[in-house]
Amino acid sequence: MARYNFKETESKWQSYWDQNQTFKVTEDPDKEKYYVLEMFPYPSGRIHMGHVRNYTLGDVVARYKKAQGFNVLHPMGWDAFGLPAENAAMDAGVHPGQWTYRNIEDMRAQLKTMGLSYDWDREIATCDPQYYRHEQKMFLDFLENDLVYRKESWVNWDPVENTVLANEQVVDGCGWRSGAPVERRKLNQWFLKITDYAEDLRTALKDLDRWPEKVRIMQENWIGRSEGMRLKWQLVDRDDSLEVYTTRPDTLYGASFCAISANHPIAVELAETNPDLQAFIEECNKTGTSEEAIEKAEKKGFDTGLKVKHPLDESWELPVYVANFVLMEYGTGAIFGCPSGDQRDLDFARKYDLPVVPVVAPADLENPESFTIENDAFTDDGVMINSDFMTGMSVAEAKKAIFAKCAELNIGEKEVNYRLRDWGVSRQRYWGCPIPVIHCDSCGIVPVPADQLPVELPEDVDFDEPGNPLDRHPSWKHVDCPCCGKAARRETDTFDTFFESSWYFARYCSPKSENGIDKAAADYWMSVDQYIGGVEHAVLHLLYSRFFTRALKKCGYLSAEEPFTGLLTQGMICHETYKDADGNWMLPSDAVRNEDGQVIHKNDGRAVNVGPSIKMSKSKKNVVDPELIISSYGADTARLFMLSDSPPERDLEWTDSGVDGAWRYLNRLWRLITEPKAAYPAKDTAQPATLSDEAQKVRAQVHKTIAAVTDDLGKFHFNKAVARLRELTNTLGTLDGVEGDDAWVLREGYEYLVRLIAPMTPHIAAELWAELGHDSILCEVSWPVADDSLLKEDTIVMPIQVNGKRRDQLEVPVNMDIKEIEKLALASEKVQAILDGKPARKVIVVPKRIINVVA
RNA sequence: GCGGGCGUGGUGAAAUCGGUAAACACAGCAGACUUAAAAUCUGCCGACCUUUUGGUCUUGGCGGUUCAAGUCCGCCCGCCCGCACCA
Repeated sequence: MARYNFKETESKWQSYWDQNQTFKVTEDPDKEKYYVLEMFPYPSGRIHMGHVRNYTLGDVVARYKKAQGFNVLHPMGWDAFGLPAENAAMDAGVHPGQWTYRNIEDMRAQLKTMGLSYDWDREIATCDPQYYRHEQKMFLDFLENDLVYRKESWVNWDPVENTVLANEQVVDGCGWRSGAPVERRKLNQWFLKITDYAEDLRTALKDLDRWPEKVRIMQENWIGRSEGMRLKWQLVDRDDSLEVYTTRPDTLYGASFCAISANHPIAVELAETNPDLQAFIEECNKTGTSEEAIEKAEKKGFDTGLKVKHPLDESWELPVYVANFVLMEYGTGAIFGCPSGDQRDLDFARKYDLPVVPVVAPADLENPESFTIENDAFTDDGVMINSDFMTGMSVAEAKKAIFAKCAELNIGEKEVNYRLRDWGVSRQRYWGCPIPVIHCDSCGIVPVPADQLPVELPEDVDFDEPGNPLDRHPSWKHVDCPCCGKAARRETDTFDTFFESSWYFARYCSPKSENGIDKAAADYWMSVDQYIGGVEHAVLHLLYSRFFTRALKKCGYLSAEEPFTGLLTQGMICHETYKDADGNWMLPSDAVRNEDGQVIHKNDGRAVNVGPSIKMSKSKKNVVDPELIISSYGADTARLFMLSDSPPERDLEWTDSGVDGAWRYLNRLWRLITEPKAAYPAKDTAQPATLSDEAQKVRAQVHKTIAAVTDDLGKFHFNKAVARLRELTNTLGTLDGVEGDDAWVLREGYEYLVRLIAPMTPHIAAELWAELGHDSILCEVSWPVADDSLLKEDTIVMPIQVNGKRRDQLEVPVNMDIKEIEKLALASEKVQAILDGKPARKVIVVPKRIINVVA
């Protein structure tokens, strides 16, 4: 019995597809396009199982759509800028570029063994000047179109390394390398005006109906629209007033203080003459930017001594505090505190002994006026109390009333705020796209003229000392001002790497175009019909890309508004974890089972502690190397396993036995088709005039499977499609060895089976197609269509329930009259036995489904 | 704290619209083939009662709606994810 030789077959078809450019595409106005894209990888050096799953899913979609006649764009490239390359430069002394391109070579070779249907001619690497020069041009266009501005902003500063840290480089408030406490520093940085599009990005979410609900909700929350009002509070003994933003103007009569941010202009002004306040502000600024630090920080305030007048009562004066929890970046940087209606304000009031006046009471209280607040603020809807003209109203009514009142008195107006901040794109890094501007002492900030692009990164840099190598490069940053010709300096910051990934999908449409994005090509291919990747990019990457697409449209690059009209977020790959006798994490490949079924270390035989299955990660060592799996089982087996058992959006449990199962199935398929117990008819044999009932039934199943798998693949229910195909294989297997006319059904069944499984396991399918005698190339063969006449049933089995419990079943013609079915059901012996002579109270017949007799 | 999701056999999972719960696998058990093993093939495989036939129970828990609930509603428990001083 010959085993299926996957090595030979897989490399044969991979080189065939390669040499014949099977998956090369161009715009074709006569064909409907389909753009399928998987999130491009960071070239870390080796692919991991997450990649294998991601690209398998995309490849199934691409091959399936191609078979359905679509002109399929399916490209791949490299998200090649980023910190790891600089770390490698520091640790191993290799240039980031060299390191990156070597990794790309390695990973491309690995990907090619998976048999993915990419148009490799469209491959891009974002660190290539031929890529990022267009990005620099886009930035200049953004400048012209008022989508960019510069402002001072906080960064994480490592005082030992003298360098700026990315958020992920701050661990427990300290620099990851130096371990020194991180400080906040202000730097002038570039920002993209994503907030200009906040409302559009939010409302357009409802049209992304092929996105997971979960991702849309996450984006909606991230954008964080809030409707409130801006209120003026006159400062006592001063000419100016304090502007406060609130979403609860209805609680205005419960106010007991105002609080401003440590960076509020009034706070800064007062600090000039108040050293204690100065010290307090400094303390606030020292608090790290990490979430953890913010969470743990105690709510603290500093009484400025200033007073404000209540907007609705001249005689009511309230104190003004500087508080560490008020953010300058949100609203007006100032709030009013209503302790009875907000837990944080209540805590603050208790701490500084401020009044607590309840203004909303639970609606069901008999005597709401007597409602008091103890330790918990009341934040629900209810009835207004102690609130002058609003007393007795609901919260919603009170809001309306106060809006009207404030408008009338001209002390405040409605305002919509967003949690979303503008996108800071400056990074003090070497391995990124240089920001194409020049700083001139006379002319200020001057964009690099378009004909001088790209601004390329210098090659001769060293990473021996901390800080940005661009900044200390001896010559790179020194240029003449394009305006006045005097000596000037280049910007040494580079773009956030989310910049590159915000338009790469558009570049794939015309990867070699001199214009960056060829409008005609992009108009043909965009938007991406199906985007596939990890849910970890649900907010940032996907939101930035949505914004960028709008910005590019504004600048005339694109017609599309949304980059991705369909989105599939795949689950993680999980694996059991193992610890050796000394408590160290172990690779799964080092854990083996002995005769007694115990898990031991394969080297020293000592007992291994088996832990729960969690996301594969290098730190826990619970990883399986795809290269090893592909070299020992083949790409088809790996792909099939990825698609079996679990739906794509759910986590997938990696098990050796599961991989084994996939491998065994492919071998079985191979044997059934290439070594049948009795020969089935040759290709193109005419259908026999008659078939046995059994063969007819099998034929019906073949065509039902075509319909079901087509439907499943269309809905990304790959695990169900696999189950259907296995079911069909089992059925065809029972017919193996049959002779005479019925054997014709075997050939028909195998041919369809091979065509249906082709998107999932393309190599073995291509080979079996040839084995079945075909000269055509399976990738070029169109998707099968089921024979409708075989999908219809003449008779149907209907279960009979009595009081909702299944008691019997009935085989009836499909279109039998309901009355007739009812009669037959009541005639059933089992039903009669339960009715015990009494008449049925009611009989419910659901056509083609079920009969329920109510006793 | 806020928002979202999930909970089905020993395991991964199926179950269009509320209509036969557990398809398809993995693991396990038994048998065939084999000197033996592997591979392969066949059968069994939610729990309990029953010799079989069959019956009773079963989708995290409790209640509700319905002729009928894994599916809809309410409350509770557990797990996972996202956001989190956002005024």
